[in-house]
Amino acid sequence: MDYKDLAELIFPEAKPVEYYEKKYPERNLPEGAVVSRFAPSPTGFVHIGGLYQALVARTMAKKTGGVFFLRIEDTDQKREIENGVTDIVNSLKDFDIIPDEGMITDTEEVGNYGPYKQSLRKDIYQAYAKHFIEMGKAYPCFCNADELEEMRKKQEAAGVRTGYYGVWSKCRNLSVDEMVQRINNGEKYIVRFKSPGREDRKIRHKDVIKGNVDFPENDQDIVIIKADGLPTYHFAHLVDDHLMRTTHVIRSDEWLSSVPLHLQLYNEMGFKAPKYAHISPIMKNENGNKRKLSKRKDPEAAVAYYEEIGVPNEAVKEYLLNIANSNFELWRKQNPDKGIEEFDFQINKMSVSGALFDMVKLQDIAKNVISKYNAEKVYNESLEWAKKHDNELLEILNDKEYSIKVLNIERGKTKPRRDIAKWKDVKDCIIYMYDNKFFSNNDEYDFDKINDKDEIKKILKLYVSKYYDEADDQTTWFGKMKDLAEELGYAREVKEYKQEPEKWPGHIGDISTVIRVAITKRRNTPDLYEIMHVLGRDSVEKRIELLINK
RNA sequence: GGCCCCGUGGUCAAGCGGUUAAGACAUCGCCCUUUCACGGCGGAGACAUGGGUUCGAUUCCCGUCGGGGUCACCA
Repeated sequence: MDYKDLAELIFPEAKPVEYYEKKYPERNLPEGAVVSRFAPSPTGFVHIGGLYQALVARTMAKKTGGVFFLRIEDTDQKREIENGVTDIVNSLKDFDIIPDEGMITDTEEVGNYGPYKQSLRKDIYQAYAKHFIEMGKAYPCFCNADELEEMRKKQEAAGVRTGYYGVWSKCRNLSVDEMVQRINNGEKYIVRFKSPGREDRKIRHKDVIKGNVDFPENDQDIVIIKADGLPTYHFAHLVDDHLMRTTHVIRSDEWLSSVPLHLQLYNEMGFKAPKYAHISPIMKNENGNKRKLSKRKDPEAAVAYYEEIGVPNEAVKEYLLNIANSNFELWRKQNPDKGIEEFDFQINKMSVSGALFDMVKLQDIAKNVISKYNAEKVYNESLEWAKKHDNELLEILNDKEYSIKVLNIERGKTKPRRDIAKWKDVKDCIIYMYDNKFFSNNDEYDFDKINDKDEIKKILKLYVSKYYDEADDQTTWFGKMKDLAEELGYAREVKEYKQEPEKWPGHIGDISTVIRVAITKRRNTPDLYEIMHVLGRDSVEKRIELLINK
């Protein structure tokens, strides 16, 4: 009996690896083309860090004329969730990250290098595992969980490294005959890689992002095929990224320490290893400590969260790009109207350490993004958001023509208004512009300096009776506000007032504040003149009279 | 604990042997013919630490401290 017989006994059905090598040939792509992928578990949940990786991978492939594909890593069947794949596909699509190949729903896929779902690739993994066994580089291991646990305890007690390696790898030195016999006896087993590594030797890995990293060689006989016949991540990565002809494995930082193992696996199988780019995670500050954004604790970890609060996807992408390549910000300033795909992204310029997630910065970027939209677009986006998340907003947006006028206040100019960071903010920004809401809400009038009721009434009465004329242009209107102030004994100019404050009870600004609050119930609003015009004469007069008669 | 990575203002970050140590967000003040926003000007605010190497270290080396990752039949 030799390894070939052993392999045959374990995987009698497996095809020769040559079959797969031929079926999935080298890709015919231009020099330097990057083949990258996003490879999540089918949980349906897309983490902001996952989106970040996908964005980088997609960008690199596009930029080099390569291929970006979506592979589903479902070898751990405990993680499976219904419609998980479709949810992931849709989340990515929201951000315009559309794979060239791979899964497009839970059951469908496109591309010639599939299946793109690992659970459907069992035969392929087994063929390569068989090949490994034939070469004497993998073997069946009969140790059960209890034995492994006991071994670990001994190792801990002895103060040595834990794991299945060297003298601790009991099954690696079993004779082929014994292995065959135990299998024939019906003993349970899994398949392990027979590592040729030695811990006292170093290897150097050149990471695309992290640069040179030195490690001890891997000497662990890791499991490659589990009891359920499916591969572990490490083995699936080896087989899949080889067969799918991946050139760049762009993945999360947490895999960095597996690189020695992965390189060894590629080497022993005789495959050319891909390039690795390990992306630092996006962190959060908690009590002065950094930690990864957590799916359970941090709502902002979920990509879906940004849709819920209505941050435009564009803004999220810009923020991420900004973290990835800090020169993006400068480029954006110089090229305010270009699409982000025109930015010359450099993967090797990515930061080596993890950035703290900054919601304030994200919102600043979102404000910029939204300030460039015209009123029509703001209207449409808000409407779409309101349909899903806010009935009251939906109700007020029902009057489209009027709403667009409202949203157009101080918009579309060279210095557009920049006050909306997310669609969730829209309602609060505009609701007072709607009479039915204005007259029914219970907001208090919060006057500022002038808060004497009689004085307020006096100001308002004089304004409507003598100065308010809807037909006035802005200059005339403003002139009249000054006249009003003067007639009431207030300073015409703020400057004048500041020079001799004791001379007047207040100034033009105080008067206009009264009118502003009367009309909007707010102290801070966009340009009052524009507001009054959008509101129209009837509404303005009604609002003022309401106070006069109070 | 072993192994690996990282450490420039509150945050994201340029700089990589000689710089007044950029810029953005946040913050504060002033100005911008009424508020807010926008815009302009200005302020405050940083090279974790101790040793080397060097004429000279934020930049190079070592230690310390701090932070992060990883050590599964999970990915």
